[in-house]
Formats: sequence, C-alpha cells, structure tokens
Amino acid sequence: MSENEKQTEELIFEAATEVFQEKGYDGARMHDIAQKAGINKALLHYYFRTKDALFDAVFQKLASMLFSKFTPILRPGLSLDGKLNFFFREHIEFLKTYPKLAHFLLNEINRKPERIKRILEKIDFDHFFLTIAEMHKKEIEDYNITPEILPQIITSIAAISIFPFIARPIVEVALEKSGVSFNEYLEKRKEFAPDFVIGALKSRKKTKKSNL
Amino acid sequence: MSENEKQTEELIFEAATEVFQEKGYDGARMHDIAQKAGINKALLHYYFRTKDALFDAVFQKLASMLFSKFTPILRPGLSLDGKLNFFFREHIEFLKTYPKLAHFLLNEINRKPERIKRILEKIDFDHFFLTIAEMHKKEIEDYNITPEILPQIITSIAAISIFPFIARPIVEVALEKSGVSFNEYLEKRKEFAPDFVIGALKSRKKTKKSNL
DNA sequence: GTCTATAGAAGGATAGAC
DNA sequence: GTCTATCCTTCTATAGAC
Repeated sequence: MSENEKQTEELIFEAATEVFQEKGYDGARMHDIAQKAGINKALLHYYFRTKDALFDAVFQKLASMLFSKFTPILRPGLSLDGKLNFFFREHIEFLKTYPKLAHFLLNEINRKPERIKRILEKIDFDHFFLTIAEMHKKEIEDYNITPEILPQIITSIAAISIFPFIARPIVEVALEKSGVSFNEYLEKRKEFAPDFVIGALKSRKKTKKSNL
Repeated sequence: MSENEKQTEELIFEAATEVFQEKGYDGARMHDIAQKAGINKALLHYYFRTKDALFDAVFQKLASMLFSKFTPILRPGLSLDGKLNFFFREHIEFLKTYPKLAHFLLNEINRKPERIKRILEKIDFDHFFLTIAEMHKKEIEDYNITPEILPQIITSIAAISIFPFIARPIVEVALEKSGVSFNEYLEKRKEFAPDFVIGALKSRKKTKKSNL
C-alpha cells in the first residue's frame, strides 16, 4: 500500500465519481473512467474487481455526502425560522457545488430501490424527527402540524430545494425569457424558499383558528 | 397498412413505452421490448429502424402527454385558489396513473438536454404565462409577484407535485414509521399542496404591507 | 409481415509480460 | 503496480427464408 497506490486508487475513484454522475450506471463505460483517470481498463479491475463494485463504492460515498447535509439542522439555539433559512442556504449551496449529485442519486435509487435501505439504515430518522419535534413543540402546536401532515411538509421542503437541480434544463428554458441566469435564480431561491415555507406554515395557524 | 400491421406497431410501441420508462434508454434492451410485445427482435427493426428511432417516438409521445396536462389550467372562470386546487388534484392523479413518467422524462432530458428544446417548442410558454398574468392581475399585485419571483413560485408548484414520484422509494421509507401508505400520502397531498401554496402566497401580502 | 440465423460492434473482465 | 493483448458475452442490426 504505497503512496503511489493510494494515489491511483484515489484517481480512479474520482474519475468514476464523475463518469457515474454524468452517465449513470447503465450509461457509464469502464473505458471512459480509465481514460479520465489517465490509466487503462485493466487497472480498474485490479483496484475494484468489477464495475458493480466500483459503482457501489461511489454510490455509497455520494449518498452519505448528501444525507449528512441534513443533520447540522439539529444544532440547538435556532428558531424554526432560522433553521429553515439555514437549511435552504446550505443545501442549495451544497447542490450548486455538486450539480449532478441529486439527479444521480434519485436515478440510481429508482433503478434499485433496495439500495436505499442500506443507506437509510445509517440515518436515524426517528431520532432526527423526535429531536426536531422536541425542539419546536410550540410551533408544531401553533401551526397544527399533525403526524399526518409532517411528511407533507418535509417532502415539500426537500422538493423545493432539490427540484431545480433535477429539472435544470427545463428551468433554464423557462428562465431564458426573463433573462435570469440559473445561478441568479438559485441565489434568489436561498431566501425565497424559507420565506415561502414559513408563510405557508404561518397560514395554517389562521386556518386552524378560523375552524374553531 | 393492414389492421394487423397497425396492431403490431401499436403492440411494439406499448411494450417499448413500458420498458423505456422502467429502464431508461441505456438500460433498455431491444430483446426485452420484443419479448414483452410477444414478437422477436427483427420485427422491431422492421417497424422502427433503430433503437434510437423507437425511443424518440416513445419519448415524444410521453413528453407531450405530460406537458399537455398543464394547459387545462387556462380555463377561465376559476379563481387562483380554484386553479391551484384543480391543478394539484389533476396533476397528482395523472402522475399516479403513470408513476414512472416524470422520472423517466427528467432523466432523459438530463441525459440529452437538447431534446427538451424540440418538446418545449411545441408549447407556447409566453402565451401560457401571459394568459395567467392577464387572468389574475389582482392577485399578482396583491401578492407582490414580480417577474423575478414568478419562476420561483412556478418551479415550487411543479416541485411539490412531481417530487414525491421521483423520490418515491425515499418517501416510502419515511412514511413507514407513521404507517401511512404512499397512496394515502398522495391523496392527502391533493388538498395539502394547494393550501400550502396559497398560504405561502397570502403571507407575501402581509410581508409587503409591513414593508411599507 | 414475421421468423431464424448471424453478422458486427462494444463492453466487461482476465491472462500474462514487464 | 501497470501495461498490452485478448477472451467472452451481450447487444444492435441485418440477411434471407417463408
């Protein structure tokens, strides 16, 4: 396990990360990965026995990268408002750095849904939700956030953050008319998104009261 | 062009539609399509010269199916509130009928972004937006919906409707804990989503006023 | 129009030299 | 550890009989 070996393995892994994100498992070619890494195909198999094994390594790494981005939200001392602002800012910025990541992961998860379990096992959803709930008892009551409605809200938040990156080519066409660049759109979104969600939540308060 | 030929072509097209949606272009096999259609590979090439040609036909069809679902919203006589309720109900119901459609289209659009242009050409976005704007001048002013913010809102609406179908395996894992089925979640979403969006929009009104 | 057989190319994987 | 050469399977596509 020399310095050099470490370097080559790293090189292959990075090349594979790019190619798999770009083309997906089915579209990726071992040849392309080798070329991008500046070595030849045989070496790929020397370090990672098969295409599957190489892919698994990449997928595992990228998945934990994305999901780990959700945990810092648990930091105490932030209001719900503050948490949402923090989340959208960080999450959108993160996805800007890895623009193909979300699409790649969702795609591969759909191709092999079993895969998701291995990943999600690592993440303690229960603990995550309970901590959030504990921290924001007041808002949950005020905004009438029932256990039934909670998944609706959470998936909406994720959707608002992630969707632009998955539908980027369409969004870009839509933006063309108004002369706004995709990047400007994203920067704007960092503040639009939390305001949008908070507005939606606050309106539940009124709706609830008017029901009584 | 006998009855029979028409039938076979139709048969192939339907089989291809299923397989391409399931596996994507790269993952789809002509062999599988032939088998599903109950014929053999040679016939595929007799009707549709190449895999590419067959794929294009399927893609074109599916894309216009999805996008055409947006236009009935232009029907006059509905309030903005009514439009949003109508849209989410119809759109989610439509995606329930074709659960792999959105994922398939977004995936292939990302693989070949040029493709989107051929499709979007057919759709007169300008006319669409202008008609909406004309119909709801009052709300646009009341809610302070600037040209800059409009794409933010529209992409959020699309995101809330489409995302669950793209991220279905993840959503299902998240729902497991609460014992809610994906279908129940979707039914609930038909009313949650428009309320959520309308709440968010209405809150812009207040924010604006408090800024003055 | 439909089939069987097969060509021809591409891609994953291994053998073996250095 | 890295390379060249090559095997073997898979897949698209075509030829040709019926």
